[in-house]
Amino acid sequence: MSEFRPAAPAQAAAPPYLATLNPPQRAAVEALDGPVLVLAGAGTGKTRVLTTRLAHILNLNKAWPSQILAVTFTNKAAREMKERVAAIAGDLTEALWLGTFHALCLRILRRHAELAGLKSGFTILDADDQQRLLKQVIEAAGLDSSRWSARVLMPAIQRWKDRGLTPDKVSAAEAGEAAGGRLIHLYKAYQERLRAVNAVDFGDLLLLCLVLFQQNPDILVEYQRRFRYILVDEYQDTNIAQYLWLRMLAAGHKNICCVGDDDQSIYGWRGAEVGNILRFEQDFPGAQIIRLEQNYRSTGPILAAAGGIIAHNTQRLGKTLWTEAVQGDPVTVRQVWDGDEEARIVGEQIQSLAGQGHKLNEIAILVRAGFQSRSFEERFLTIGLPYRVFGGLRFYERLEIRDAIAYLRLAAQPANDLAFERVLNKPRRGIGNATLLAIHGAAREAGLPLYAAALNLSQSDTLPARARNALKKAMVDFERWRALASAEDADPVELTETILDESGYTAMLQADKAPEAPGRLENLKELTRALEEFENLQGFLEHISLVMDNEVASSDDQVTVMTLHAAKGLEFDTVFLPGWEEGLFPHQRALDETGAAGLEEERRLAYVGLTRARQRAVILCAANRRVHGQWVTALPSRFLSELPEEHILFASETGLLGNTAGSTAGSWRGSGYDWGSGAWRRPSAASGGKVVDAAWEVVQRQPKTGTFEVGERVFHQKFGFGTIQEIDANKLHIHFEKTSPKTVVDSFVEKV
DNA sequence: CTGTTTAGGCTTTTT
DNA sequence: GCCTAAACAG
Repeated sequence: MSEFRPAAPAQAAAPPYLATLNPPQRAAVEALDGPVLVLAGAGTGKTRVLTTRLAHILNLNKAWPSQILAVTFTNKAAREMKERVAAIAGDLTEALWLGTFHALCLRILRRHAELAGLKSGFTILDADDQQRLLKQVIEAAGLDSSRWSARVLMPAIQRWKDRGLTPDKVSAAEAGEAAGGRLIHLYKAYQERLRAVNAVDFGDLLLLCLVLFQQNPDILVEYQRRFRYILVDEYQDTNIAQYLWLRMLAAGHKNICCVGDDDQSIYGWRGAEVGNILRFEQDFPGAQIIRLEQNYRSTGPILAAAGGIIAHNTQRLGKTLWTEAVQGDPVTVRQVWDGDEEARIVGEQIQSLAGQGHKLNEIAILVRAGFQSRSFEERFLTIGLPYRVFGGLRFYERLEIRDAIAYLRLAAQPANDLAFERVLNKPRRGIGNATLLAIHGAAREAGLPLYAAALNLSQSDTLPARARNALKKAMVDFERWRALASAEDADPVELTETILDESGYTAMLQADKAPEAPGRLENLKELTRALEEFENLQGFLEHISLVMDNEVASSDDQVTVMTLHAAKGLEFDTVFLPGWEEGLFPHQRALDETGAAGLEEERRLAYVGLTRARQRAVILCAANRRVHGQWVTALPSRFLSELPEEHILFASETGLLGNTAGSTAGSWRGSGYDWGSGAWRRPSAASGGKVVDAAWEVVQRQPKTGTFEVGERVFHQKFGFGTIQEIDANKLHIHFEKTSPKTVVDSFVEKV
């Protein structure tokens, strides 16, 4: 590492990129020395500050790019930052240590693999592999894997890792409690198993890096000297291990700048520790705290609503967002009868907005839980509204993609036991459990990976003839692909196509009559397309183990449906927030499992949701909802009562609330709902008192009754679009487009 | 070794 | 109510 020498004294004129910043933003960019915490509220230009700060350091020649560490949580954020810094500071960015915590730790671990107890070329397991491995460990320990499921135990182990705890560091008291003392042994065995297959999981990337630093002070010092400036994005989402890692690295120059928003910490359940940001001043003595409070995104009423809710939290540093765009429509709160009606009303409002020229791309529905998106999907399908649902399986998590990758992994790394097990009998080759067990036995005995053991077995006569032949045939194929993969000029695309073809995997899908089979084939084609961008197989495999993102850039104009968690960092003109009911939001499990802290996190989630909206926010709550197949009466969310009334417009479907009020009167007060009269209180005349903005008038579909004709296209609220087949007085026989033909009374049908 | 039945479970998921 | 994963029968 070459010692850095400052260039000539900085010139007097401020660079142009500083001039466009507001005073706190500029302060955050220019406070280069010592620890700095930038508390950046939603929509206050956080990313701008981060990237400008980075560019500023480079511009002032304060450090070489290779002496700057910039950490993000997602690959997307890392990519964006890189692009934006490059736009200001040019192509100096290549040498930056800019990436996710995991990618940076991996980079360090690859350099010092041996010291970290790993062999070079170690692999990274994804969530699914982790669980399979733990399951094996549980069974190997003689435990019943249905009673002690990997699904339940894996997160608990992960939480230990998130706290930087190796098995020997877990306190005796805690170890004794978890799963009746069993978990700590499983954790230990799991770690041993990982090392045995030369693999790490995501948590290990940080944990092993921490241990590396702790056990090798000389290496730590090398990195401390190297990183003159450290920048951290989304600091409120760091876990303990990440905090310890940062603290160690920053101990040298102490120039650490963390940007975050305690009010947007919504990943506590995954090990993120709000305490990290709350404690910043104690952790980094002499720290400056800079607040960014001017919001450039949302209208006054939206900020007031979000601020009103978040003010109910006690564990926060405190910020008050303000905006110059004070004027705006009030935030609407609307109670509906049930989930179907909720979807119907949102659909109508979206159509109304679209009719006024609003882009569907600028409209989002943000749900608390994935299952909620279903009713919206069904409704939008019925009325023919273009939408896309985010979430669900990501590309690299799809079954067929994981299978294909396992084949590729196996070709590149024959010692990869997990990949071997995954594809050994897929497609079916007549190698069943009995044969697999024999391979396991042989591997254990000889101390070999499964692949090598299987190769030996296939050449010996220990197996029954049928199994031996099946295995022999498979191994011949595997060996051939392996040779192909290790060839100097191996083309990854060609290799993939060869394997998928020769293994019979493609044929298996082609023969599959399941409705999703064609889609799977299409996904495999997509995989080969993705492969084209890589020079070699190694590079591709390395890439996918860390980059699991699922960016589907669509140019179509579509409404977005996603979870509140997935929406963090995004913004839309219009945001619909359905399902604000006790038990769903705040979610019952959050309350049950983490009590007051859980409630505060749910509240932050509400804050995140509202602050996604630029112009309009509509909150909905249903009086009845089906939960696990059963109808339950739902109470309006307590968050509704925390909204500042003067900025809110309450509306309810007439008469609906009377039905639920009796059982719940008095339990929920202070909101716009008047339990006595069973009606929502009209907003005070001062503000939202006037009638809803025209944009918000729900389109009342006037049933145009009377003269229907056979062959006419009509719309039915429940069944969607259809064509009249026959008219029988006031009864119409209709062929519906999305459902079976039905006979309905004409007053339920509208002309289109 | 495979296809079918049944029991459990069910919030969020950047890497 | 619906999906997944393990148990079971063929």
